[in-house]
Order: sequence, then C-alpha cells, then structure tokens
Amino acid sequence: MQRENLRRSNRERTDATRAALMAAARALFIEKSYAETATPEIVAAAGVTRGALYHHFADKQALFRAVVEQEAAAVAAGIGQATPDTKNARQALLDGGLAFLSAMAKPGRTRLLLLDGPAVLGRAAMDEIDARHGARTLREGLEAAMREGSMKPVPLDALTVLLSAAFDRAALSIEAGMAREDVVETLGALVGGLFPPQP
Amino acid sequence: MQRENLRRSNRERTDATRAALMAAARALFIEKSYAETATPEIVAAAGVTRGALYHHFADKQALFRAVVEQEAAAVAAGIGQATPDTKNARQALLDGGLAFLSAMAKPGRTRLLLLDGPAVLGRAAMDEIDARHGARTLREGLEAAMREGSMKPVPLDALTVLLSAAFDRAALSIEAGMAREDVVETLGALVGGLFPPQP
DNA sequence: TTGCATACATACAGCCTGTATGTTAATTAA
DNA sequence: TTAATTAACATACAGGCTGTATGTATGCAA
Repeated sequence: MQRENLRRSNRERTDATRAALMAAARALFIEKSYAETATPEIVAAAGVTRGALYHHFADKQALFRAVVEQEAAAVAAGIGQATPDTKNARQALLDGGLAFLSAMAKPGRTRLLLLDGPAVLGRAAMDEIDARHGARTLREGLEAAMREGSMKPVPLDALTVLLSAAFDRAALSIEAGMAREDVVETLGALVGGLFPPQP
Repeated sequence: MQRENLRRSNRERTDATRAALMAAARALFIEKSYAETATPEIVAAAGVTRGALYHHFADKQALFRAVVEQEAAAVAAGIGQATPDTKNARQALLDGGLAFLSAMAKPGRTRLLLLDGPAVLGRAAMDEIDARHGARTLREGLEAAMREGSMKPVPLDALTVLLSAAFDRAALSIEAGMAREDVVETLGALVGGLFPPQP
C-alpha cells in the first residue's frame, strides 16, 4: 500500500516531496497568508510529516522563499514569452507592462509577491529576487528607449524602481476591482509622458 | 513605590497606559517587525503586564493597527503643514510629494506603513486608513490640476493609486540608499510628463 | 458608604516552531 | 555482493507565544 514510494531513487523522492510541499504551501499561503498558515496544515495537505518539511527546508521561511521564487520565475516566463520586441521602445514597454498585468492576474500572485513577500523576506530580498528574474525586462526596455533617444533622460535605476512600483500597484488595484481599462490607460499616460512629442 | 499610579483618574490611567503600550510597540515593531515582536516584550518595555494590553486592545493586531493609524496621521499632518498651496497645480503636486518624502524619512515609518501594514492589515485596510488621513491630499491635487486643464485627463482614481505607489516606493528606495536627488528628479519627470507643454 | 464598573495582574490551555533522536531505504566503497 | 555510509524521512520533545478566564483593587455613581 505504501509501496508506491519504495522503488524510487532518492532524487525522485526528493523532487516529489519538495514539489508536494511547495504546492500545498502555495495554496495555503495564498488562501490564508503566510502568518496564518501553520506547518502542520501544510504537511497534512502535502501528505507528508513535518520531519520531511524540515529535512528539505531550513525553516518555514525558507519554504516560503522557495514558493515566492518559483512564482517570480513564472511571472518572468509569462512576460518573456509574450514579448516579440519588434516594435519601437515605447510600445515594447507598454506591451511588457500588459504582459506583466496578465501574469499577475493569476490568483494569489499579488499576495505572494507584493504583500507577504516584502513583509516576510524584506524588500531588499524581493528586489534581489526579481532582479534575478523579471525586472531586467523593464530595466532593459527603459535603457533601450533612452539610448534610442526617444525618452527623456532620467536616472535609470530610479525610473525602473518607480515604474515597477506603479505596475505592481496596478496589478493590486485591478485585483481589488478597479477597472482594468482605466488602470491601463493611466499606465499608458504615465509611460507616454516620458516620451516627448516629436516636433 | 507603585503609588504613582494610584491618585489618577481612570481616564488618565487609560491614556497613560495606552500611550506607553503604543510607544513600546512602535519601537519594537520598527526594530524587529510585527511578526518577530512578542507581546511579553512589548509589555515589559511599556512597564505593564499582558493583562493591561488585552484590556485595552482586542489582540496584538489591534495594537498594531492603532500604531499604524497614529503614524499615518502623523505623516498626513507633516504634509498638510508644509503645503501653502499658493502655486500652480503642478508645483503644488511636487511640493506635496517632497513633503511626503520628508515625512516618510522618519525612521521606521516605511516599515510600518509600507511593509508590515499591508501584509498584516491587508491592502484594502491600508487604503482605507490613508484615504481617511493623507491620500486626500494627492487626490485633490490631481483633481485640481485636471480641472485647471493643465494636466492630461486620465481616470482620477487610477492615477491617484499609481502615483501614490510610485511615491511610496520612492520613500522606500531613498531609505534603502538610493540617491534622493535621482529619485526626486525621476518623480518630477513622471509627474511632469502628465502636463503637456504649453504651445 | 455601598455597589458596580473599570483597570488591571496572574494563571492557564492550546498551538506552533524548531530540534533531537530513531528508523528505513538508497547509494557508495570494498 | 556485501558492508558501511548517507539520505529521507517519522516521531517525540522543549520552549515560547497568543488569547482567555479568573481574581483583585481602585475609581466612580447613587
């Protein structure tokens, strides 16, 4: 009856157990927040014991970090896939932004990446995480636009961070019920304002 | 020895105890985050017992909410004080933004209002809190600018939320070590972009 | 001054996290 | 192939924390 586990290599068992833990944790963290989710619940949902959890992850926070990291990678993948980058810089930026909003529309991602993530891991850690995954997209888009000369020259790091914050809040607001079209129009105005009209 | 408390009215005792609890909690929440601060620490720092805490606040989260509310009010007061609103709409917006950044520079405010607040109380609750205190400033500034006709017409709610997010992240970034002048310049470009050049 | 409400202090129950210890199966060395 | 080692768990335990229940003393109102 338990035999299903027996004839698997260690590597397979590890992968399966970690995946089960991360899936269960993800669902609960989304449903009830990190703080209100207890490890006994997680392991029950994953069908393992707390021993397995603490064997594979240093502590509850490490499990959370793994989930967040996986989610950030998924968002980055969603954006990268939807960006054929064959247009002018301004349009590419907006298209990337829309892809970001679509990716963030998957339920729970805003809570993991924008609410609990910064509080549990710290903003510096979150910055590092999405610098490693997605944020390059935005930064490179802005850099390209500035080099091409169509955009006002402003400090690149600061602009990346501030626009990123606006897109983050855009995702949050849409999830909270604000009209997506209004949010998108406003993002367009914000980004468009950085491109002076051609004489 | 304990006599200092005895000859005070109930109202005075309540005020003093609540203030002591909130001050102690504020310091610890800032130093170590909400999650890592235990109520025994708080009451020890405040010089009372947990009985007093749970007499005056429903639970730990209610104490946190009171601290956050107080802090939001302080920020709003700081902004309101520094805004003589005698200039054009665009300059008034930027001045208000600078006042916001100065107010948020007080140590710990970013953690309370921008990191732990949204995670512990939820973004909806935070929105409601600073709608009740500060956010009106920004919203009204934008509304004035749009009515005056100098600013592009965009959905007001969306613009308020997105610019607010940018200012929030600006405060966070400055605290994290980013050059304030770069951040301010970029905010100026972002806001300025919403004002089309006069022909 | 008598009775009730307020402002606490103390004690307790349940839960949660992280660690220590034990057991079985897979891997590696001989 | 077998012996030794390590990985992958499961179980038991120690401390700490939260919220509640209960007890007590002081302010206040009649």
